[in-house]
Amino acid sequence: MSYQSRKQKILKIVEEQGEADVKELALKVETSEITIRRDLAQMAGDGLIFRTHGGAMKLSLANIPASFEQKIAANIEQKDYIARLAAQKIRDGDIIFMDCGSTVFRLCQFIKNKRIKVITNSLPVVYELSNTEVSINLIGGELDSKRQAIHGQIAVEHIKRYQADKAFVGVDGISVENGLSAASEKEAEITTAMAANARQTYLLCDSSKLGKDKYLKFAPINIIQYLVTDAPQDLIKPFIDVGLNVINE
Amino acid sequence: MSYQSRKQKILKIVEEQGEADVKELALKVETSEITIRRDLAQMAGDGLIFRTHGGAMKLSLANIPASFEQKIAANIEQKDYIARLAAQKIRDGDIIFMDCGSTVFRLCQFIKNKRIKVITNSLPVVYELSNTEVSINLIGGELDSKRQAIHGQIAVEHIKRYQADKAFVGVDGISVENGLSAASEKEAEITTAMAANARQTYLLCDSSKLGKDKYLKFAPINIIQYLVTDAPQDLIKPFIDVGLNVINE
DNA sequence: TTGATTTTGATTATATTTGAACAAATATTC
DNA sequence: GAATATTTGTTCAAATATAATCAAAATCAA
Repeated sequence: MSYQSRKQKILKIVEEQGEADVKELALKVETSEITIRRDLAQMAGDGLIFRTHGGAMKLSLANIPASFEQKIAANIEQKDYIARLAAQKIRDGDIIFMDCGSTVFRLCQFIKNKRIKVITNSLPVVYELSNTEVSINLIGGELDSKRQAIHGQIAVEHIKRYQADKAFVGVDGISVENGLSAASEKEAEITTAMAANARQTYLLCDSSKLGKDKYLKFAPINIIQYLVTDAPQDLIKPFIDVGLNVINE
Repeated sequence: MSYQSRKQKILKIVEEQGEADVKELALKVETSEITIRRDLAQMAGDGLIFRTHGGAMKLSLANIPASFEQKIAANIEQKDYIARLAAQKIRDGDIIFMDCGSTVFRLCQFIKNKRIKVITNSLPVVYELSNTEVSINLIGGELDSKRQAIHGQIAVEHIKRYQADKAFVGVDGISVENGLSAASEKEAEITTAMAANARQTYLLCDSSKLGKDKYLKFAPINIIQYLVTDAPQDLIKPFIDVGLNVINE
């Protein structure tokens, strides 16, 4: 059987069953498990299927919440490390923006007892902070249910009505050459608006995103003032050189 | 089964039942309790569910304060009866306002599969309708954590930007003599704004509130066009006499 | 055919996931 | 409020999946 038709067969099985594991596929397609893994890796790379531990899933079944994918991609300890650093910069009385990034979300646990006002477009953040000391202002507009966040023009206008002390935001990529980049225009809009309306903007960014560019380059690096990260010295040097304040310990 | 699909299964069970304990989940998903706990911990970390002692809850239920929960639980049959009547008036394509009343909340279950846009200031409504066919516009502004709703000037201005087909609202009292009354100015503001910006306003009101006045009389009866209620004929007669359309069957 | 390239399979090492046991924390009962 | 039962967190070991490396087989071009 040719290489291509095997892939098609695999795809068909996954589509029909919704889910299949490597062993099962190896048996049905009559090849070795290692070959199945290689095929699955390629197909996942092409965005045809969703790779799971031990097998693969149909995309339509896998796509439920965005936070799921974020979770898989990145690692909790790094995020908590970064979030803790960022939380140290928050003072009682502050008014802060928080966007819908997964690292930003981790901030919640560290600020529950602070007397601050949080302006956010993220429902998980709202949820996590309600019934705490924190006073919440929710940004209005269209709900993106995958991201569990509010986006769009109305949201941006809402943000513009406020002037905050600090903004805490995430991105999908940052590099000295191309500045901030995102995988979605919706998120880029919100990030830009928050940065513009805060006196200081803190970018929470784990080492995997430093020096990377995503498809949408949306802002120069100087719209933020602080980079909070877990990255080692050599990775952050270029950012310090262009005048960014880097917080990594 | 991969751990990804297991998590989805768990999420689905929790979403459907509102609540589930570890033992039950372990049984249904056919895995050990420790694994369920680990999954729940991760999912709670991602803000997908609310972790309780011994199990997990749906987000929409978790943050609802006891007072609101009691309201929802009180007179359930009447509220569902009214909500069902109201739901029958909603057509695919409608843009509707929903306020944060407990009867209005019961509307959610009947409209999950309709292709409509809901503009609301109620977080329980948002949680209940996210990941359904309904498209959601969340009203922005200050969060009142007791009511789990957005109130205030900014919220009112948000409402004014939209023109809806129908508004579904609740009140604390209604009488022919004194019109609509509420126990809180915050709610009154929102109700008034929604009514003003909808072509038709439906007041969802169980029989206990008919003919009653609460401390704040905030609007004349004619800002609404329809009264949806479970009250018997003799109670509703006065309202029909002043020109209100009454729906009670 | 011969040699180069690609694809596949086997083996080993690494990482991840899972479950068990037990101590600590938290509810529940009286 | 003390005693009891549950639930949870932690640590460790076993099972399982993946990644990396290299050699064998198949394919292709001349």
